[in-house]
Amino acid sequence: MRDDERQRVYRMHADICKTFANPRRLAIVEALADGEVGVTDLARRVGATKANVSQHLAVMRAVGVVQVRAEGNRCFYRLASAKITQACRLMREVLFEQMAVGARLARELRPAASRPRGGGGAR
Amino acid sequence: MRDDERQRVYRMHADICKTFANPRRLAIVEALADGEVGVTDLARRVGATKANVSQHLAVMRAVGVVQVRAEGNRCFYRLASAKITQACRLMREVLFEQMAVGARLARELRPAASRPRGGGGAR
DNA sequence: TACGTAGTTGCGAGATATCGCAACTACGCT
DNA sequence: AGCGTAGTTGCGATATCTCGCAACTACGTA
Repeated sequence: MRDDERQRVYRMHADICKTFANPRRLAIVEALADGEVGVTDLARRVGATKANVSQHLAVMRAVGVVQVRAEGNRCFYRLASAKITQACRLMREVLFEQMAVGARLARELRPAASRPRGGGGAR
Repeated sequence: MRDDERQRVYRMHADICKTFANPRRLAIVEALADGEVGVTDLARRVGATKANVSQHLAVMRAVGVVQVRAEGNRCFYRLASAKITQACRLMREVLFEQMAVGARLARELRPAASRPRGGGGAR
């Protein structure tokens, strides 16, 4: 693979990932996890304006992580692939692992009086 | 779960995902996939300056997706969890799916003379 | 045609991200 | 102490993101 091709793939890969790099879009992904939803409904579920949700959906559609189905007046959005929810779930698991070590660290860093005993203050 | 807690989790989740939302960091993740690597070596592999790589690593360390091991003069970085490579691979698969439909669309949109026949120009 | 609902788009302000450069710290060696 | 290597940090310029707001299109209905 040529070097500039590799860069291009990295850029596109990053574009896909950017989709998940925003709290509101993550909420949208979650809301879409169990089937297609209309924009107004989506806006209500994630607690944002229709305009805002529509903008996020445009971003997501541009990189192909969501797809639309128009029906008369309405627009129903859905995730383009089940792998999207899987990837999301994986990253959330990474988060939970981090939270677990974070909680442990917090416990260890608490003032001596309130912690068990001994504890190794790493580093 | 309270609503502000939910927002907080989404924010943290997005912070994890931000790690992957940059081409250079994706290159770093890939370079770290098969074991720990020093900063200079990493910089050479991804084609960036040490300073730049160090900055990216700081970002990644802040959210806990990489960990460091110091040894004398050197600093060896590694991924914090195997799930990180898994998530990356999943998203890359999503990308490839998109590229596949993209290629198909490009074929369909090509001038009539050069395409097979019939083809349904959707929408 | 007029009106209401659904959704999209353009724009501007404020926040964040990215990178290069230079200065800096820390370790090892002579 | 002096020098070289490894890595980090601060800063400033530029680019990108995010959101609210207002205007706009498209469809359905009376």
